[in-house]
Amino acid sequence: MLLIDVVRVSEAVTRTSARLGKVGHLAELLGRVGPDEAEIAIAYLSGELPQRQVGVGWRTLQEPPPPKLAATATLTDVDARLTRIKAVSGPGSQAVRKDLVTALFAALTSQEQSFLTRLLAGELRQGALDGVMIEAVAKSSGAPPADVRRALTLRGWLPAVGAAALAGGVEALRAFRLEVGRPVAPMLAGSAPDVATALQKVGAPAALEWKLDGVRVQAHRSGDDVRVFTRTLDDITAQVPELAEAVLGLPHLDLVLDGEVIALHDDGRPQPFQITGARVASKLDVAALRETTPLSVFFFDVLRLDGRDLLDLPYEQRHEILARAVPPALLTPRLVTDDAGKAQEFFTDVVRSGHEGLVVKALPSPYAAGRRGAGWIKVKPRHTLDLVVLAAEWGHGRREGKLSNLHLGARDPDTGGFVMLGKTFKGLTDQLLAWQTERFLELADGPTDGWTVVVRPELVVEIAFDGVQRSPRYPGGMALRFARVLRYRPDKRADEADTVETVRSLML
DNA sequence: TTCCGACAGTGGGGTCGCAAT
DNA sequence: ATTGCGACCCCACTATCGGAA
Repeated sequence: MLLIDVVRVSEAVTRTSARLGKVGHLAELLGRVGPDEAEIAIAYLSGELPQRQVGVGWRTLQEPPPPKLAATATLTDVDARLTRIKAVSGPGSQAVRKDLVTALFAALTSQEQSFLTRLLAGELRQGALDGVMIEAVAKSSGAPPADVRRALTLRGWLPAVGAAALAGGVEALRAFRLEVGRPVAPMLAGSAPDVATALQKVGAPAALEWKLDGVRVQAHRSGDDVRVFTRTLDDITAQVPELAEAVLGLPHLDLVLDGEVIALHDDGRPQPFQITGARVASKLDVAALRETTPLSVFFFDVLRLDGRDLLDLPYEQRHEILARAVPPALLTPRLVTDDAGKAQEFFTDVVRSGHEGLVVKALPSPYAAGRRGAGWIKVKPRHTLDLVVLAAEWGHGRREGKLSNLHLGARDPDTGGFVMLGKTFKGLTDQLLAWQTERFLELADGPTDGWTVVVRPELVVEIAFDGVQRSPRYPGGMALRFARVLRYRPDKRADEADTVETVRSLML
């Protein structure tokens, strides 16, 4: 199959707003792709690469060579070239990679170049990713969507699942099994503003578990072999030896556990996420790092034990099995209750102990991986500040032509100026985007690089955020974590905004 | 007919490893 | 030694579609 066939379908998908219409376009293409190219087509049309990543990003794709006029590239050819690009390494590799990318793009039409650029940059923007492709695979193969989804949970990679479905239908999908050593798509949590709302969503009684601000891990053990995977299914076994040792210390030779690793202080309080994140990301000198920054692990679920797959069991039963298989010190602190008061008290406790919040879990829910379903709901405390808009950046995609990303500042009473604490584009409705675009252009002040519009610091905006972290980037040495807009405060002047001192007092 | 769950899109701060400067 | 780049940890929120109620 030619790349242009895929590109044309992608363009049709982009033009179609209805999801069923998108599914129709995708399914039609899946109906005519050959078995040897099915995986590539499914990957490309769901925003993935068969290679997962190839070391080529947005920057490398600037200034493409002149396009060809005739589309001749096949999926197999493009895929083989990307495999070669991924394999390049060592001194001189950047130039070699750039040359290979240039040669690849020189063989493409401008339509194909545009598609591949967006695909490599991870910004397909056709309004269809995994969720829509699951439906398309189902439609084209004749298998129920639930079977496709189920196989994806177990296999963790839609192109492989889709290709199997197209070749072997529902039988092939039902042949997928949890395989120890190969990661399962992790179950994700929705969110709620408070514990009472979360309890209402999942039903009482419910389990409340501490939400630790670390890195999600899925640990697989087969005999003496342990593998550890992240939420995106990357293998981090080598970075977390403490975890492998903990799992090898358990009396079960065959198991799959779900949990969180986190760096703690000696008193058990959590280190800032930056510390845990840096520790887990470090591959060099892990032996020295584990002395200075040891990791602790806490499990909250079990997906397999001694030859038995447990995903379909109710959470309550899985947890009973977990609690028998794992010593209490390795279990995530937890409370089962139907009492809203006790639940609230548990939330207060976990926050006071320095942790992130709670995950509220429905007792009957199976391990429905990969969906932010209603089974698990996270609850975190929320801080707010009144900050001043210092500048705004032009948006992309559906925010094209709108000033979107806000630069936020706190008041500095010493200088009479403002100290930037980060940016946010979150929480804005279309109406608010339109209003602020107009307003900022009135307030525009100073030179613009065509990207950022600096404004007179007059507008006060109420910002919600999860915490204040150390920043090497911003002048105050601190930045807001997960900042989002709640509302503008027309009733407040800039000289009534919160101060850097107030922000600093929150950084602990 | 209205409601609500699932999905895609829009980007945020921080850190690491590697190659280039 | 520092910088640029790609990748990947953590993530919140809104708009939209279409099935459920």
